[in-house]
Amino acid sequence: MLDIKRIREDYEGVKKSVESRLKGDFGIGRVKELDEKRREILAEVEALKNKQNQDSKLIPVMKKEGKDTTELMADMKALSDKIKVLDGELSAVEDELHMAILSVPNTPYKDVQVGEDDSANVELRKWGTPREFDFEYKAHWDVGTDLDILDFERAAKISGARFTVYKGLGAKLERAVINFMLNLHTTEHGFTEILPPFMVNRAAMTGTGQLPKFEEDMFYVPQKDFFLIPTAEVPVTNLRAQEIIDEAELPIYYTAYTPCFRAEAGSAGRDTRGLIRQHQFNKVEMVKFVKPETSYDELESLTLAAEAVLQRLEIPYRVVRLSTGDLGFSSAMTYDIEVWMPSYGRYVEISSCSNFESFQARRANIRFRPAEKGSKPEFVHTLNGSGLAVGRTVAAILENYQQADGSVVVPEVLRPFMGVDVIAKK
RNA sequence: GGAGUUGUAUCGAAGUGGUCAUAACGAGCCGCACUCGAAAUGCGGUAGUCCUCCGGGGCUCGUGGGUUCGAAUCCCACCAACUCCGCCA
Repeated sequence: MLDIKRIREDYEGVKKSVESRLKGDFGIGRVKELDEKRREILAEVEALKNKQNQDSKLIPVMKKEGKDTTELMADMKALSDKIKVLDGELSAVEDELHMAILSVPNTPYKDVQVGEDDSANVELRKWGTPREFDFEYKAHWDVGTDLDILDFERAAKISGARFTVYKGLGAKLERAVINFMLNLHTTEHGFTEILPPFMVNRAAMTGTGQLPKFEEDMFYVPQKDFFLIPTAEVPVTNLRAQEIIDEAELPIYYTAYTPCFRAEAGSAGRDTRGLIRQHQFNKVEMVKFVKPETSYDELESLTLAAEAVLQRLEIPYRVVRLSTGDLGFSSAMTYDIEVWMPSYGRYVEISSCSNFESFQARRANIRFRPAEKGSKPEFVHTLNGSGLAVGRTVAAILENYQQADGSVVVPEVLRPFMGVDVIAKK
Protein backbone atom coordinates (compact mmCIF):
# COMPACT_ATOMS: atom_id res chain seq x y z
CA MET A 1 0.00 0.00 0.00
CA LEU A 2 1.27 3.40 -0.92
CA ASP A 3 1.18 6.31 1.49
CA ILE A 4 -2.02 8.25 0.82
CA LYS A 5 -0.25 11.46 1.88
CA ARG A 6 2.38 10.89 -0.74
CA ILE A 7 -0.31 10.44 -3.38
CA ARG A 8 -1.97 13.63 -2.18
CA GLU A 9 1.20 15.70 -2.15
CA ASP A 10 2.86 14.38 -5.30
CA TYR A 11 0.05 12.91 -7.34
CA GLU A 12 1.69 13.38 -10.75
CA GLY A 13 5.02 11.98 -9.55
CA VAL A 14 3.50 8.88 -7.95
CA LYS A 15 1.20 8.32 -10.91
CA LYS A 16 4.12 8.49 -13.31
CA SER A 17 6.15 6.08 -11.20
CA VAL A 18 3.36 3.50 -10.85
CA GLU A 19 2.53 3.75 -14.54
CA SER A 20 6.16 3.06 -15.45
CA ARG A 21 5.16 -0.56 -14.88
CA LEU A 22 3.48 -0.08 -18.27
CA LYS A 23 0.99 -2.95 -18.07
CA GLY A 24 -2.52 -2.72 -16.70
CA ASP A 25 -4.80 -0.10 -15.26
CA PHE A 26 -3.63 1.01 -11.83
CA GLY A 27 -6.67 3.04 -10.76
CA ILE A 28 -4.66 5.68 -8.99
CA GLY A 29 -6.97 8.43 -10.29
CA ARG A 30 -9.87 6.83 -8.45
CA VAL A 31 -7.81 6.88 -5.25
CA LYS A 32 -7.30 10.61 -5.57
CA GLU A 33 -11.02 11.23 -6.15
CA LEU A 34 -12.10 9.09 -3.22
CA ASP A 35 -9.53 10.65 -0.93
CA GLU A 36 -10.86 14.12 -1.67
CA LYS A 37 -14.44 12.99 -1.14
CA ARG A 38 -13.51 11.32 2.11
CA ARG A 39 -11.89 14.40 3.57
CA GLU A 40 -14.87 16.52 2.61
CA ILE A 41 -17.32 14.26 4.46
CA LEU A 42 -14.92 13.80 7.36
CA ALA A 43 -14.68 17.52 8.07
CA GLU A 44 -18.45 17.81 8.11
CA VAL A 45 -19.16 14.80 10.29
CA GLU A 46 -16.43 15.68 12.78
CA ALA A 47 -17.91 19.15 13.32
CA LEU A 48 -21.30 17.56 14.01
CA LYS A 49 -19.81 15.00 16.40
CA ASN A 50 -18.09 17.72 18.33
CA LYS A 51 -21.45 19.45 18.76
CA GLN A 52 -23.02 16.18 19.81
CA ASN A 53 -20.38 15.66 22.49
CA GLN A 54 -20.70 19.18 23.82
CA ASP A 55 -24.51 19.08 23.99
CA SER A 56 -24.52 15.62 25.46
CA LYS A 57 -22.60 16.90 28.47
CA LEU A 58 -25.34 19.44 29.15
CA ILE A 59 -28.03 16.83 29.71
CA PRO A 60 -26.96 15.42 33.08
CA VAL A 61 -26.22 18.95 34.28
CA MET A 62 -29.67 20.20 33.25
CA LYS A 63 -31.36 17.17 34.77
CA LYS A 64 -29.62 17.79 38.05
CA GLU A 65 -30.84 21.34 38.00
CA GLY A 66 -34.38 20.11 37.34
CA LYS A 67 -34.59 21.69 33.89
CA ASP A 68 -36.63 20.28 31.03
CA THR A 69 -34.43 18.49 28.48
CA THR A 70 -37.15 17.49 26.03
CA GLU A 71 -36.34 20.14 23.45
CA LEU A 72 -32.59 19.58 23.60
CA MET A 73 -33.04 15.85 23.31
CA ALA A 74 -35.24 16.29 20.25
CA ASP A 75 -32.57 18.48 18.64
CA MET A 76 -29.98 15.90 19.46
CA LYS A 77 -32.05 13.15 17.93
CA ALA A 78 -32.09 15.11 14.67
CA LEU A 79 -28.35 15.71 14.97
CA SER A 80 -27.74 12.04 15.69
CA ASP A 81 -29.73 10.99 12.61
CA LYS A 82 -27.73 13.35 10.45
CA ILE A 83 -24.46 11.95 11.85
CA LYS A 84 -25.65 8.43 11.19
CA VAL A 85 -26.33 9.23 7.54
CA LEU A 86 -22.96 10.95 7.07
CA ASP A 87 -21.12 8.17 8.91
CA GLY A 88 -22.71 5.70 6.53
CA GLU A 89 -21.55 7.69 3.54
CA LEU A 90 -18.12 8.09 5.05
CA SER A 91 -17.59 4.40 5.68
CA ALA A 92 -18.80 3.56 2.18
CA VAL A 93 -16.26 5.98 0.72
CA GLU A 94 -13.56 4.70 3.06
CA ASP A 95 -14.22 1.07 2.11
CA GLU A 96 -14.01 1.96 -1.55
CA LEU A 97 -10.87 4.02 -1.01
CA HIS A 98 -9.29 1.19 0.94
CA MET A 99 -10.01 -1.32 -1.82
CA ALA A 100 -8.77 1.11 -4.44
CA ILE A 101 -5.48 1.84 -2.71
CA LEU A 102 -4.88 -1.85 -1.96
CA SER A 103 -5.08 -2.44 -5.70
CA VAL A 104 -2.36 0.08 -6.60
CA PRO A 105 1.05 -1.59 -6.98
CA ASN A 106 4.27 -0.32 -5.42
CA THR A 107 6.31 2.42 -7.06
CA PRO A 108 9.49 1.03 -8.66
CA TYR A 109 12.81 2.16 -7.18
CA LYS A 110 14.74 4.78 -9.15
CA ASP A 111 17.40 2.28 -10.32
CA VAL A 112 14.87 -0.04 -11.96
CA GLN A 113 14.93 0.14 -15.75
CA VAL A 114 11.63 0.76 -17.51
CA GLY A 115 10.55 -2.11 -19.72
CA GLU A 116 7.57 -4.08 -20.94
CA ASP A 117 8.52 -7.53 -19.59
CA ASP A 118 11.39 -9.94 -18.91
CA SER A 119 13.02 -9.09 -22.24
CA ALA A 120 14.02 -5.79 -20.60
CA ASN A 121 15.61 -7.47 -17.58
CA VAL A 122 19.26 -6.58 -17.11
CA GLU A 123 21.91 -9.21 -16.44
CA LEU A 124 24.14 -8.00 -13.60
CA ARG A 125 26.55 -10.90 -13.15
CA LYS A 126 27.21 -14.51 -13.98
CA TRP A 127 28.78 -17.20 -11.84
CA GLY A 128 30.23 -20.48 -13.12
CA THR A 129 30.34 -21.88 -16.60
CA PRO A 130 27.62 -24.08 -18.08
CA ARG A 131 28.91 -27.62 -18.46
CA GLU A 132 29.74 -29.07 -21.89
CA PHE A 133 28.23 -32.55 -22.13
CA ASP A 134 30.08 -35.21 -24.11
CA PHE A 135 27.00 -37.45 -24.15
CA GLU A 136 23.34 -36.90 -24.84
CA TYR A 137 22.06 -35.34 -21.65
CA LYS A 138 18.52 -35.74 -20.38
CA ALA A 139 15.97 -33.40 -18.89
CA HIS A 140 15.60 -33.77 -15.10
CA TRP A 141 12.19 -35.46 -15.37
CA ASP A 142 13.77 -38.22 -17.44
CA VAL A 143 16.80 -38.44 -15.16
CA GLY A 144 14.52 -38.72 -12.13
CA THR A 145 12.05 -41.15 -13.69
CA ASP A 146 14.82 -43.42 -15.03
CA LEU A 147 16.46 -43.52 -11.58
CA ASP A 148 13.05 -44.24 -10.02
CA ILE A 149 13.39 -41.29 -7.64
CA LEU A 150 10.65 -39.12 -9.20
CA ASP A 151 7.20 -40.44 -10.09
CA PHE A 152 4.98 -38.07 -12.03
CA GLU A 153 2.51 -40.71 -13.20
CA ARG A 154 1.52 -41.93 -9.78
CA ALA A 155 1.35 -38.34 -8.54
CA ALA A 156 -1.20 -37.68 -11.28
CA LYS A 157 -3.17 -40.70 -10.09
CA ILE A 158 -3.52 -39.44 -6.53
CA SER A 159 -3.69 -35.69 -7.20
CA GLY A 160 -3.47 -34.71 -10.86
CA ALA A 161 -1.18 -32.74 -13.10
CA ARG A 162 1.50 -30.48 -11.58
CA PHE A 163 2.22 -32.77 -8.65
CA THR A 164 5.24 -34.98 -8.02
CA VAL A 165 6.02 -37.96 -5.85
CA TYR A 166 9.62 -38.15 -4.62
CA LYS A 167 10.87 -41.61 -3.80
CA GLY A 168 13.89 -43.15 -2.11
CA LEU A 169 17.03 -41.07 -2.66
CA GLY A 170 14.88 -38.52 -4.49
CA ALA A 171 12.91 -37.82 -1.33
CA LYS A 172 16.15 -37.82 0.61
CA LEU A 173 17.74 -35.39 -1.84
CA GLU A 174 14.82 -32.96 -1.44
CA ARG A 175 15.18 -33.20 2.34
CA ALA A 176 18.98 -32.82 2.12
CA VAL A 177 18.64 -29.64 0.07
CA ILE A 178 16.19 -28.18 2.60
CA ASN A 179 18.48 -28.97 5.51
CA PHE A 180 21.57 -27.72 3.73
CA MET A 181 19.91 -24.39 2.96
CA LEU A 182 18.47 -23.90 6.44
CA ASN A 183 21.79 -24.76 8.06
CA LEU A 184 23.66 -22.35 5.80
CA HIS A 185 21.34 -19.44 6.46
CA THR A 186 21.05 -20.01 10.20
CA THR A 187 24.72 -20.68 10.93
CA GLU A 188 26.47 -18.42 8.41
CA HIS A 189 24.00 -15.68 7.47
CA GLY A 190 22.45 -14.87 10.83
CA PHE A 191 18.87 -15.97 10.14
CA THR A 192 16.53 -17.36 12.77
CA GLU A 193 14.60 -20.42 11.68
CA ILE A 194 10.80 -20.25 11.68
CA LEU A 195 8.40 -23.10 11.02
CA PRO A 196 5.07 -21.35 10.43
CA PRO A 197 1.52 -22.52 9.69
CA PHE A 198 0.89 -23.43 6.05
CA MET A 199 -2.63 -22.02 6.12
CA VAL A 200 -3.27 -18.36 6.83
CA ASN A 201 -6.22 -16.02 7.12
CA ARG A 202 -7.36 -13.26 4.80
CA ALA A 203 -5.65 -10.50 6.80
CA ALA A 204 -2.24 -12.12 6.39
CA MET A 205 -2.76 -12.56 2.66
CA THR A 206 -3.72 -8.92 2.36
CA GLY A 207 -0.74 -7.82 4.45
CA THR A 208 1.82 -9.11 2.00
CA GLY A 209 -0.17 -8.09 -1.09
CA GLN A 210 -1.59 -11.36 -2.47
CA LEU A 211 -5.11 -10.10 -1.73
CA PRO A 212 -7.36 -8.55 -2.84
CA LYS A 213 -6.04 -8.66 -6.41
CA PHE A 214 -4.73 -12.19 -6.86
CA GLU A 215 -7.23 -14.41 -5.08
CA GLU A 216 -7.70 -16.66 -8.12
CA ASP A 217 -4.02 -17.70 -7.94
CA MET A 218 -4.43 -19.12 -4.43
CA PHE A 219 -5.76 -22.38 -3.04
CA TYR A 220 -8.57 -21.65 -0.66
CA VAL A 221 -10.10 -23.58 2.26
CA PRO A 222 -13.69 -22.34 2.47
CA GLN A 223 -14.49 -24.24 5.66
CA LYS A 224 -12.35 -21.85 7.69
CA ASP A 225 -11.74 -18.99 5.23
CA PHE A 226 -8.07 -19.98 5.07
CA PHE A 227 -5.61 -19.82 2.20
CA LEU A 228 -2.83 -22.30 1.55
CA ILE A 229 0.34 -20.22 1.58
CA PRO A 230 1.82 -19.49 -1.86
CA THR A 231 5.16 -18.73 -0.17
CA ALA A 232 6.55 -18.55 3.37
CA GLU A 233 6.77 -14.80 2.82
CA VAL A 234 3.11 -14.60 3.86
CA PRO A 235 3.19 -16.18 7.34
CA VAL A 236 6.72 -15.04 8.13
CA THR A 237 6.29 -11.38 7.18
CA ASN A 238 2.93 -11.26 8.95
CA LEU A 239 4.53 -12.76 12.04
CA ARG A 240 5.27 -9.21 13.12
CA ALA A 241 2.05 -7.60 11.84
CA GLN A 242 0.42 -5.00 14.10
CA GLU A 243 3.61 -4.69 16.14
CA ILE A 244 5.80 -1.79 17.13
CA ILE A 245 9.32 -3.24 17.23
CA ASP A 246 12.14 -1.81 19.35
CA GLU A 247 14.81 -0.29 17.16
CA ALA A 248 17.42 -2.38 18.98
CA GLU A 249 15.81 -5.55 17.63
CA LEU A 250 16.39 -4.50 13.99
CA PRO A 251 17.43 -5.87 11.61
CA ILE A 252 15.40 -9.07 12.04
CA TYR A 253 16.32 -12.00 9.79
CA TYR A 254 14.00 -14.99 9.53
CA THR A 255 14.33 -18.08 7.37
CA ALA A 256 11.68 -20.72 6.91
CA TYR A 257 11.15 -23.94 5.06
CA THR A 258 7.57 -24.44 3.90
CA PRO A 259 5.71 -26.11 1.12
CA CYS A 260 4.12 -23.56 -1.22
CA PHE A 261 0.78 -23.93 -2.96
CA ARG A 262 -0.08 -22.17 -6.19
CA ALA A 263 -3.10 -22.59 -8.42
CA GLU A 264 -1.01 -21.52 -11.42
CA ALA A 265 -4.11 -19.95 -12.95
CA GLY A 266 -3.34 -18.67 -16.42
CA SER A 267 -0.17 -20.70 -16.90
CA ALA A 268 -1.78 -23.65 -18.69
CA GLY A 269 0.62 -25.23 -21.13
CA ARG A 270 3.76 -23.65 -19.63
CA ASP A 271 6.42 -25.90 -18.14
CA THR A 272 4.05 -28.85 -18.08
CA ARG A 273 6.81 -31.40 -17.54
CA GLY A 274 9.07 -31.80 -14.59
CA LEU A 275 9.55 -29.97 -11.33
CA ILE A 276 9.60 -26.40 -12.61
CA ARG A 277 5.95 -25.45 -12.21
CA GLN A 278 3.97 -27.38 -9.60
CA HIS A 279 0.83 -26.83 -7.55
CA GLN A 280 2.85 -27.78 -4.48
CA PHE A 281 6.58 -27.25 -4.09
CA ASN A 282 9.07 -26.78 -1.31
CA LYS A 283 10.95 -23.58 -0.70
CA VAL A 284 13.33 -22.12 1.85
CA GLU A 285 12.55 -18.45 2.23
CA MET A 286 14.44 -15.56 3.83
CA VAL A 287 12.61 -12.55 5.23
CA LYS A 288 14.10 -9.35 6.62
CA PHE A 289 12.65 -6.49 8.65
CA VAL A 290 15.02 -3.52 8.50
CA LYS A 291 15.39 0.21 9.03
CA PRO A 292 14.41 2.18 5.91
CA GLU A 293 17.83 3.70 5.26
CA THR A 294 19.48 0.27 5.14
CA SER A 295 17.02 -1.61 2.95
CA TYR A 296 18.91 -1.44 -0.34
CA ASP A 297 22.13 -2.62 1.30
CA GLU A 298 20.09 -5.39 2.88
CA LEU A 299 18.76 -6.36 -0.55
CA GLU A 300 22.34 -6.82 -1.77
CA SER A 301 23.31 -9.04 1.17
CA LEU A 302 20.05 -10.98 0.88
CA THR A 303 20.79 -11.73 -2.75
CA LEU A 304 24.34 -12.78 -1.88
CA ALA A 305 22.98 -15.15 0.76
CA ALA A 306 20.77 -16.80 -1.86
CA GLU A 307 23.65 -16.93 -4.35
CA ALA A 308 25.81 -18.64 -1.74
CA VAL A 309 23.57 -21.71 -1.98
CA LEU A 310 24.29 -22.20 -5.68
CA GLN A 311 27.98 -21.43 -5.20
CA ARG A 312 28.27 -24.15 -2.56
CA LEU A 313 26.35 -26.53 -4.81
CA GLU A 314 28.64 -25.45 -7.66
CA ILE A 315 25.89 -24.85 -10.18
CA PRO A 316 26.19 -21.96 -12.69
CA TYR A 317 23.75 -19.10 -12.38
CA ARG A 318 23.25 -15.47 -13.23
CA VAL A 319 21.61 -12.52 -11.48
CA VAL A 320 19.22 -10.20 -13.28
CA ARG A 321 17.40 -7.05 -12.24
CA LEU A 322 13.74 -7.14 -13.23
CA SER A 323 12.36 -4.35 -15.40
CA THR A 324 9.35 -2.31 -14.28
CA GLY A 325 7.00 -4.45 -16.38
CA ASP A 326 8.26 -7.71 -14.85
CA LEU A 327 8.27 -6.47 -11.26
CA GLY A 328 5.86 -8.09 -8.80
CA PHE A 329 2.92 -6.10 -7.46
CA SER A 330 4.39 -5.34 -4.02
CA SER A 331 8.04 -4.97 -4.96
CA ALA A 332 10.05 -1.78 -5.50
CA MET A 333 13.06 -3.65 -6.83
CA THR A 334 13.71 -7.33 -7.49
CA TYR A 335 16.78 -9.36 -8.37
CA ASP A 336 16.10 -12.78 -9.83
CA ILE A 337 18.67 -15.50 -9.58
CA GLU A 338 18.48 -17.82 -12.57
CA VAL A 339 20.10 -21.23 -12.57
CA TRP A 340 21.58 -22.94 -15.60
CA MET A 341 19.18 -25.63 -16.79
CA PRO A 342 20.64 -27.72 -19.62
CA SER A 343 17.28 -29.06 -20.82
CA TYR A 344 15.98 -25.51 -21.27
CA GLY A 345 19.27 -24.39 -22.80
CA ARG A 346 19.03 -21.25 -20.73
CA TYR A 347 18.97 -19.83 -17.22
CA VAL A 348 15.73 -20.47 -15.26
CA GLU A 349 14.45 -18.50 -12.27
CA ILE A 350 15.27 -20.16 -8.96
CA SER A 351 15.10 -17.23 -6.56
CA SER A 352 13.51 -13.84 -6.41
CA CYS A 353 14.91 -11.27 -3.95
CA SER A 354 12.85 -8.16 -3.41
CA ASN A 355 12.76 -4.95 -1.43
CA PHE A 356 9.17 -3.99 -0.66
CA GLU A 357 10.23 -0.81 1.14
CA SER A 358 7.26 0.18 3.34
CA PHE A 359 4.61 -1.25 0.98
CA GLN A 360 3.96 -4.42 2.98
CA ALA A 361 4.74 -2.83 6.33
CA ARG A 362 2.01 -0.27 5.75
CA ARG A 363 -0.50 -2.97 4.80
CA ALA A 364 0.42 -5.24 7.69
CA ASN A 365 1.10 -2.34 10.07
CA ILE A 366 4.65 -3.30 11.03
CA ARG A 367 6.48 -0.41 12.67
CA PHE A 368 9.51 0.28 14.81
CA ARG A 369 10.14 2.90 17.43
CA PRO A 370 13.36 4.83 16.75
CA ALA A 371 15.66 4.83 19.77
CA GLU A 372 15.82 8.61 19.88
CA LYS A 373 13.63 9.89 22.69
CA GLY A 374 10.14 11.08 21.85
CA SER A 375 10.25 9.87 18.26
CA LYS A 376 7.17 8.48 16.57
CA PRO A 377 6.89 4.90 15.32
CA GLU A 378 7.87 4.47 11.66
CA PHE A 379 7.17 1.71 9.17
CA VAL A 380 9.96 -0.82 8.74
CA HIS A 381 11.11 -1.94 5.33
CA THR A 382 10.50 -5.58 4.51
CA LEU A 383 12.46 -7.77 2.12
CA ASN A 384 12.35 -11.37 1.13
CA GLY A 385 14.12 -13.79 -1.11
CA SER A 386 13.96 -17.44 -1.97
CA GLY A 387 16.88 -19.21 -0.52
CA LEU A 388 16.07 -21.23 -2.73
CA ALA A 389 13.16 -22.94 -4.45
CA VAL A 390 13.90 -26.54 -3.50
CA GLY A 391 12.23 -28.41 -6.38
CA ARG A 392 14.02 -26.29 -8.96
CA THR A 393 17.28 -26.79 -7.09
CA VAL A 394 16.80 -30.56 -7.22
CA ALA A 395 15.98 -30.26 -10.93
CA ALA A 396 19.17 -28.26 -11.47
CA ILE A 397 21.22 -30.84 -9.56
CA LEU A 398 19.78 -33.76 -11.53
CA GLU A 399 20.50 -32.02 -14.82
CA ASN A 400 23.89 -30.48 -14.09
CA TYR A 401 25.30 -33.46 -12.19
CA GLN A 402 24.02 -36.25 -14.47
CA GLN A 403 26.46 -38.74 -15.95
CA ALA A 404 26.53 -40.77 -19.14
CA ASP A 405 25.33 -43.93 -17.35
CA GLY A 406 22.21 -42.15 -16.07
CA SER A 407 23.47 -41.75 -12.51
CA VAL A 408 23.77 -38.43 -10.71
CA VAL A 409 26.77 -37.31 -8.68
CA VAL A 410 25.73 -35.83 -5.33
CA PRO A 411 27.18 -32.32 -4.85
CA GLU A 412 29.96 -32.37 -2.25
CA VAL A 413 28.11 -30.23 0.31
CA LEU A 414 25.06 -32.50 0.26
CA ARG A 415 26.94 -35.74 0.89
CA PRO A 416 26.83 -35.47 4.69
CA PHE A 417 23.05 -35.21 4.42
CA MET A 418 22.72 -37.97 1.81
CA GLY A 419 25.17 -40.59 3.00
CA VAL A 420 25.99 -41.46 -0.62
CA ASP A 421 28.20 -39.89 -3.29
CA VAL A 422 26.15 -40.96 -6.29
CA ILE A 423 22.50 -41.64 -7.00
CA ALA A 424 22.58 -44.67 -9.31
CA LYS A 425 20.11 -47.12 -10.71
CA LYS A 426 19.48 -50.06 -8.45
C1' G B 1 -18.21 -29.85 18.08
C1' G B 2 -20.71 -28.73 23.34
C1' A B 3 -20.68 -25.89 28.18
C1' G B 4 -18.61 -22.08 31.11
C1' U B 5 -15.16 -17.88 32.09
C1' U B 6 -12.60 -13.85 30.04
C1' G B 7 -10.87 -9.80 26.45
C1' U B 8 -9.63 -1.97 29.07
C1' A B 9 -2.52 1.31 27.96
C1' U B 10 4.07 -2.39 28.70
C1' C B 11 1.83 -5.97 32.51
C1' G B 12 -1.96 -6.81 36.47
C1' A B 13 -6.53 -4.51 37.21
C1' A B 14 -10.99 -0.95 38.61
C1' G B 15 -14.97 1.07 36.01
C1' U B 16 -21.86 -2.28 34.80
C1' G B 17 -25.91 4.06 30.89
C1' G B 18 -23.96 10.57 31.33
C1' U B 19 -20.88 15.08 35.16
C1' C B 20 -14.41 9.25 37.15
C1' A B 21 -10.80 7.52 29.57
C1' U B 22 -6.85 13.98 30.13
C1' A B 23 -8.27 5.30 31.69
C1' A B 24 -8.66 4.91 39.18
C1' C B 25 -5.30 1.65 41.97
C1' G B 26 -0.81 -1.64 41.70
C1' A B 27 3.68 -3.16 39.06
C1' G B 28 7.44 -2.27 35.44
C1' C B 29 10.27 1.42 32.73
C1' C B 30 12.53 6.63 32.16
C1' G B 31 13.96 11.27 34.49
C1' C B 32 14.88 14.24 39.00
C1' A B 33 15.75 14.63 44.41
C1' C B 34 18.06 12.23 48.69
C1' U B 35 23.03 9.07 48.76
C1' C B 36 30.16 8.29 48.23
C1' G B 37 27.23 4.78 45.27
C1' A B 38 23.10 1.46 45.43
C1' A B 39 18.62 -0.03 47.85
C1' A B 40 14.53 2.20 50.15
C1' U B 41 11.73 6.70 49.87
C1' G B 42 9.63 11.15 47.53
C1' C B 43 8.32 14.04 43.06
C1' G B 44 7.44 14.09 37.80
C1' G B 45 6.85 11.40 33.14
C1' U B 46 5.55 7.03 30.80
C1' A B 47 -0.70 4.78 23.96
C1' G B 48 -1.88 4.83 18.96
C1' U B 49 -4.19 7.16 14.93
C1' C B 50 -6.64 10.63 11.57
C1' C B 51 -8.06 15.68 10.14
C1' U B 52 -6.32 20.73 10.81
C1' C B 53 -7.51 27.50 8.61
C1' C B 54 -1.82 24.97 13.96
C1' G B 55 -6.39 27.62 17.73
C1' G B 56 -7.93 22.88 17.99
C1' G B 57 -11.12 18.72 16.67
C1' G B 58 -12.31 13.40 15.74
C1' C B 59 -11.59 8.07 16.42
C1' U B 60 -9.89 3.57 19.12
C1' C B 61 -12.15 -0.26 25.85
C1' G B 62 -10.98 -7.80 21.11
C1' U B 63 -13.74 -6.92 15.93
C1' G B 64 -18.32 -5.63 13.49
C1' G B 65 -23.43 -4.38 13.93
C1' G B 66 -27.80 -2.77 16.96
C1' U B 67 -30.65 -0.10 21.01
C1' U B 68 -30.25 5.14 23.06
C1' C B 69 -30.33 12.16 23.02
C1' G B 70 -25.81 9.66 24.98
C1' A B 71 -22.55 2.86 25.22
C1' A B 72 -16.38 0.27 28.02
C1' U B 73 -21.26 -0.46 30.42
C1' C B 74 -27.46 -3.09 27.47
C1' C B 75 -28.53 -6.56 22.93
C1' C B 76 -26.73 -9.62 18.53
C1' A B 77 -22.87 -11.83 15.55
C1' C B 78 -17.88 -12.97 14.91
C1' C B 79 -12.64 -13.58 16.62
C1' A B 80 -9.10 -14.96 20.35
C1' A B 81 -7.47 -16.96 25.18
C1' C B 82 -8.42 -20.13 29.44
C1' U B 83 -11.14 -24.37 32.05
C1' C B 84 -14.08 -28.79 31.51
C1' C B 85 -16.43 -32.47 28.12
C1' G B 86 -16.34 -34.89 23.24
C1' C B 87 -13.15 -36.13 19.08
C1' C B 88 -8.25 -36.83 17.39
C1' A B 89 -2.26 -37.46 16.09
